[in-house]
Amino acid sequence: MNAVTIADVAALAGVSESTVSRALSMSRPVGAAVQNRVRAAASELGYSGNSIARALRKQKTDTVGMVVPSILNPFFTTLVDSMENALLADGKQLFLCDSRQDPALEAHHLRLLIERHVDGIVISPVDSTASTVAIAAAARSVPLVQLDRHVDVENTDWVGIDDAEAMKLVLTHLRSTGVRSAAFVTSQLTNSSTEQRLAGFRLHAAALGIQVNDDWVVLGDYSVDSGDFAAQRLIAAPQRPEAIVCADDLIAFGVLRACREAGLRVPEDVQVTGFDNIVFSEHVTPSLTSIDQPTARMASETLRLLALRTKDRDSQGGANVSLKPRLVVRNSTRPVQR
Amino acid sequence: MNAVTIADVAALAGVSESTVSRALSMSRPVGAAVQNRVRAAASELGYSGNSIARALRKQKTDTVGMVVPSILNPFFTTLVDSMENALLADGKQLFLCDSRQDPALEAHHLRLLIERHVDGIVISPVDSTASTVAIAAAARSVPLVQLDRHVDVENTDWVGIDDAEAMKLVLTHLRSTGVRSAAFVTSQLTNSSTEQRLAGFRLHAAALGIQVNDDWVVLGDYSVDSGDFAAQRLIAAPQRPEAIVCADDLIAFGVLRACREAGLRVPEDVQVTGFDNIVFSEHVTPSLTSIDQPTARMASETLRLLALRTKDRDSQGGANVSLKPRLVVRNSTRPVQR
DNA sequence: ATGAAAGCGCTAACAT
DNA sequence: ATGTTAGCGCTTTCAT
Repeated sequence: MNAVTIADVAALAGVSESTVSRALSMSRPVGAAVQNRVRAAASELGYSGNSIARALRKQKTDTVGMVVPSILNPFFTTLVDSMENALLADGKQLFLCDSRQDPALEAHHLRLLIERHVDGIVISPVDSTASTVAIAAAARSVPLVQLDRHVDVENTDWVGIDDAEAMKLVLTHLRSTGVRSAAFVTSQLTNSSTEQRLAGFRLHAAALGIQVNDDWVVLGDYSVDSGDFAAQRLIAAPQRPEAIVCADDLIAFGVLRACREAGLRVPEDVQVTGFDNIVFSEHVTPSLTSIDQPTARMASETLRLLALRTKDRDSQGGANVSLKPRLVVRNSTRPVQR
Repeated sequence: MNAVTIADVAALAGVSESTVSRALSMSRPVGAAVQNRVRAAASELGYSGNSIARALRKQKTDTVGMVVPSILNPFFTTLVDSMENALLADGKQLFLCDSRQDPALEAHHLRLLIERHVDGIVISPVDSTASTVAIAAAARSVPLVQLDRHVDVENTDWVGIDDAEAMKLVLTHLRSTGVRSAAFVTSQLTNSSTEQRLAGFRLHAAALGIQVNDDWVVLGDYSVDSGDFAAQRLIAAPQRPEAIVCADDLIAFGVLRACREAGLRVPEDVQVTGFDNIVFSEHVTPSLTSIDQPTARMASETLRLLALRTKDRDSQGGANVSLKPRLVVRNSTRPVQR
């Protein structure tokens, strides 16, 4: 067991506890000789500090809580990875919480994080409405920034991409390949990203003169099977869209599968696009045209905002950092016409 | 800000701090009337406790640290998910650390976790040799169990699957489809799982009379591209194995891609198997025959061992919990011959 | 059943 | 530059 405390080090080095604290944290100048003796004593005893005691005293834990709808979704995995990496540089550590698409569990996690006195919370809310109360409550106790998805709550910042702009990139690309009609497959409209992607799709399809039939917007969930199912319906219908635009890559994978099984060639017979550019999108066949989210940048912006809020707890009003998405063209869409 | 302390609640309820503590934690009987007054006062003030102070006093943080080689690998994502879920039931929270395949970073994370006084550490070591020192040091301060991969260190438990048994399942299945020769594509032999899978492959191939040429064991890394590259070599060689057995699903995806591009049909021309049964293995084409690891069970066993060690810190010698793997047969292998 | 007091390990005022 | 003291918020003896 590691029962070595600062008192042990102080005793061995023949100085006071404060001096040990100062020498080790370099929070104040300490005599060179003493410095060395303390260092030696600490390493001899294998002293490693106690962040719990330090946290209690300094009212700062050097931890951040992150709450995501599902770590199993590769997009959120990437986001978690980026956050963990960004935190590393700050010497902070990450409490990972998975809300499993459940607003009640999400609220529970938020409560626990508050009790743990994390220095900040990063959350991608499960539901536009059901998540608001718990998030508002949490934001009252600690700096909180919403990442990717967000709900309408005062006193929180948001970091994400411009979803409408992303749909514009997708549709402009499709239009340039000659597409005149397109369907949209997405999840239920229970969160902000989903809503804005659909709105963006509608807006830019209209602007570009791309036809969208009423029953060409299909709502399921963010999963391969859901995309497969939706595509089967679209394929079976009397008129088929020239392109199927998907709200995330998982859905797109399902669409690709349905097309393959229906004997439709992608992109010759129908073009398909995804969203998020998860790792596998370059490994499926055909490789998937998708929207890349700058997750590393998103993570660093998130930490920047968290730090800002920590410094100035009373700064009102949320900052919204909307980053530019990037279109990654692969083989599920046709070459641009000239 | 949440500056409500137990003293505030005590004052409002007109009792001592001790009584509030007892009433709220029910650690000792408390008069019914007092109980109610305390409850009321606490909720009126929005008191939510301070786990830092509690941890300092109780010498117990209700946190567990988990260190994985890469959260971006879907298998470890699943493992993290299972752990987070199992922890939830115990009211504990998870510090997630990604060692990014780097033993030095892994050691750094372990040090931080020790300082944080986590109640236990769960780790999948990066490297058979380079990881040992840091793990041994950590295991001296806190209960530690190795999950999936492991290194040879005293005083640690291990939970994983029987890798050799898994290879037996794979090869027995392949043999029953008529396979007479097989290659093995894996990563460099820098960790226990990888070593044991190869050993199991060799052992059972020999036992079943499956031919394995010297240059049919290819060492790369756990990635799609590495599998692709290895398969290209195998395909180009004068004699081609009837089956390509892969040490994980990512490698297998790469092998499938290489086969497709070489015009080889799977499973007609060559059979392919994966390992880990990650979610995508059922969504690729052809769907992948793989080995399923019981991650939920692995997580609960891990927590059980951690709890055991916590109770009895001096229990020597490691427990090894080796769970049975399960073969999931899909379309990348042929039907069994009769 | 309740209260008073001590103390977990650390850092920051306040001395000197 | 170093030591002394107090106290972060809580739980737990030890009293009563």
